[in-house]
Amino acid sequence: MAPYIKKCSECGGINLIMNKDKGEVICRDCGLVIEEKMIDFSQEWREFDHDEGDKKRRTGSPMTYTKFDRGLGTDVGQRGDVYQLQSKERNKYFRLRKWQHRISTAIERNLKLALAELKRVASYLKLPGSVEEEAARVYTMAVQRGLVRGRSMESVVAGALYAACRRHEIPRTLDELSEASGIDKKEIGRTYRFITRELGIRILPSNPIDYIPRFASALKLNADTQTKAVEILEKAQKIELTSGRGPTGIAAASLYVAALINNEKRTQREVADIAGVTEVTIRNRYKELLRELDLKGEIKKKDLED
DNA sequence: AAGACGAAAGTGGTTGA
DNA sequence: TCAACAACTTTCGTCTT
Repeated sequence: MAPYIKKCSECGGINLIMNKDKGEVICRDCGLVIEEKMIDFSQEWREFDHDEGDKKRRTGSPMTYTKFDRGLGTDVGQRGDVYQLQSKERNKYFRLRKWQHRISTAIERNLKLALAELKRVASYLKLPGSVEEEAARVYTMAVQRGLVRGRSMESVVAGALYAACRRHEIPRTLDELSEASGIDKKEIGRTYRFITRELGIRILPSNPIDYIPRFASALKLNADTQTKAVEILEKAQKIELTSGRGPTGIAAASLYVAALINNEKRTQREVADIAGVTEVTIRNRYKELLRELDLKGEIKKKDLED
């Protein structure tokens, strides 16, 4: 694979780090999240000589859950070949095609629609292909188990995507999913919990640190601040300050503190809006952080330097 | 005037009897 | 199934810059 060389659009730095798992490319100098999409890690198709060809060649396109038949479908006589046949034979083909259309079961048709919707939402949120794939897998399983009955297709799609994001440790908030899919936040949460329970999908509680790069970038905070925020978070986690609290609130508070320490002050309102929590929550978390981690000194120190 | 702070009441979800 | 409970939100008044 060619080395990844690109300049940061914000500061022109070339010190970029790529996080494949999260599908993010981050500028080390200014903290900007430059790309939030993933490279296609599917197959290597090229062959350079006969031996390699034998080793690499496989049949068909990669199997994928993002196509309703996992990319393995066969269609009857789609091509022009049909027209070379005698009229009798031709009719036979037309009938076959008609039947094929008819026997696409309700499940398949539902899947087709749902996966189109899934693709739409995933691309709106700029989610990497791996997450989309995972979500499609979850959705397919849900359909097979009849879990969609009584729920709207869209909400199950959103729930599946939410679960997939969590599993890949690139959490999106329920608010973001809600905005992208047009489904009520509560509804997504409900179906999410329902399908993960029914399918026995184990989801680790989301880690506040996973939110930091995105929030920091949205707030245009530099990399130092971002690093500082992660540092604070790690300390906070050591003394169990984070358990039981909403991860977004904690992430937001540590970013707020980190920004204060680095003289990059953002208002509580700004941070709160990005993180999708209220100022009050930030204040509460922030107070706890100051009390438990004696960061007061650090803030004071910075103030004195001015 | 805007931002930060804190109190009080309300909401939705979890838990344990 | 219901009540207690913790986390979070909304709202609003007060203080600070």
